[in-house]
Amino acid sequence: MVVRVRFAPSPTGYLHLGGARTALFNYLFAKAENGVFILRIEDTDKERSRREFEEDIIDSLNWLGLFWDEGPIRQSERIDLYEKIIKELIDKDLAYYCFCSKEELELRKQEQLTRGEVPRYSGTCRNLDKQTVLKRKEKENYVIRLKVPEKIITFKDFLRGEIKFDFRQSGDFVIAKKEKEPLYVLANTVDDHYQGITHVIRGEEFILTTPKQLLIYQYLDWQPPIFVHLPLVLGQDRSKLSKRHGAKSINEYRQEGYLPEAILNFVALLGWHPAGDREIISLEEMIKEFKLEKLNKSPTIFNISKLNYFNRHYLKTKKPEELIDLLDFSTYINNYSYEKILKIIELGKERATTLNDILPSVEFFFKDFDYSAEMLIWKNTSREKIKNNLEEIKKEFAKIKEEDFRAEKIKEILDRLSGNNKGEYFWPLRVALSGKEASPPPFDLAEVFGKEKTIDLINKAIEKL
RNA sequence: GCCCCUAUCGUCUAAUGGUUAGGACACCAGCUUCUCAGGCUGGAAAUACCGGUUCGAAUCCGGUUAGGGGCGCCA
Repeated sequence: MVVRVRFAPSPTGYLHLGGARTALFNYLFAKAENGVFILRIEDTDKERSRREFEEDIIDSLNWLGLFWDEGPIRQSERIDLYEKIIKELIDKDLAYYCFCSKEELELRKQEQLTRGEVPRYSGTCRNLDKQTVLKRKEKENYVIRLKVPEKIITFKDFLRGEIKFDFRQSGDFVIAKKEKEPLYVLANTVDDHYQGITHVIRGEEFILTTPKQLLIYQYLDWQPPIFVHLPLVLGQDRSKLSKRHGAKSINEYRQEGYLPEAILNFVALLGWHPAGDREIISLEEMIKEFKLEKLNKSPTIFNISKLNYFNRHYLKTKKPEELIDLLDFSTYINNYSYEKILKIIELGKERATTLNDILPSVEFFFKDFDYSAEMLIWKNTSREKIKNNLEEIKKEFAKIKEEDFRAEKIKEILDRLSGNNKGEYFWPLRVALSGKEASPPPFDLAEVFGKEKTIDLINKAIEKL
């Protein structure tokens, strides 16, 4: 049997790290088993669903490279199917119309709570006769509830084994607001069945809705899929990652300069681990190694510093040619050649955590800068000495032919000039060329600036002293 | 309150009855070095607790505790 899995987000919020991880594990399992990965948009909640969120989810998935084989399938376009099933359930007397008002229900719930009982639907409308139902349907508001047996059922979760659930805890639950307004528990089940889903891989928050869905499978005489409940991803506050707790969207990470490889690698390690001690792993390698059995079952707290580490790593492996299109040069007007820009990116990326760090770290190439004379002084060296050294450097640079003005050559000269007192030469030159105390090596800066501009900047420094 | 799930360094995890309990991030120190970053070397750091099973338990069982999730006409 071919494996068919789905990622089924509801477009009521942006895709965040937790969602991306669920999508990734579904994707990996599908690819590892030569199966089919389906994207389903669960937009049955008309009030909360927004097209903007759907677009964000689709965008983010594409950006991450988690491509689906079928879909996106929108539940809002399959209402007729759910309606058919709802009616079938009612016809078979497995579901019924309920006319109890929300206020009434809330009141009863509070009563039960104060008595220390489990809040559950009491079954007021369970046995209304057909005539009454027809009459009340005309003018009263209603929902549709599934009849629940008074028994304990056990089901098997792939990772956790047997899980017990007592239906006496739940009471008859609502499966649809109206015939054309199904709820998650119904629409999700129907789709999983009709789309031939073999494995439901979803977050742990759904663990207790599984028995309810299993009941629907039973009533309809359908074969249920295998359920795999992933441990939750928790934020720093140890609660479930969600929009409310300020969980960042994948898109925000993207805007902050994170790479998809880094996010994927990071998120994969939240509850899963490849064989051996290695942790740097590409999507292709993950597919080769992915085993459902290797999934963890304990919740995981996500930590930004490891994401940063992965991002730094993947940034380093990228060539400047690949990076150039990912950078925003709009505020960095320049006249540099393509080759020089590549060199600038090369220098910037070594010190960057995200894409957004690259250009600001080398902004002196693009903007006029200033600094104090004191900054030019290396430790206890005298002003005179520094000034003299810069003059020396200038003199040597002047001798070099424009086309030989390369980092290696420049470094050679600086090494020769400075001998054992590197700081007395390298330091003031770096400050002269960058205006900063921390920067890439001065010989690299000089090469990018070119002979003329470099000498220009040295003169400016000498004037300060 | 009730139900469910989970429990190895601060964090992510490895070890599926026998290891000096391993790795990664973060942290600390040293080296490299003109600065920063990086790299290299080293360090500190964990089996929640109590019982039981067993020659032997992080691992199996029970309890306690802690954390999380659910108890929607949300998903």
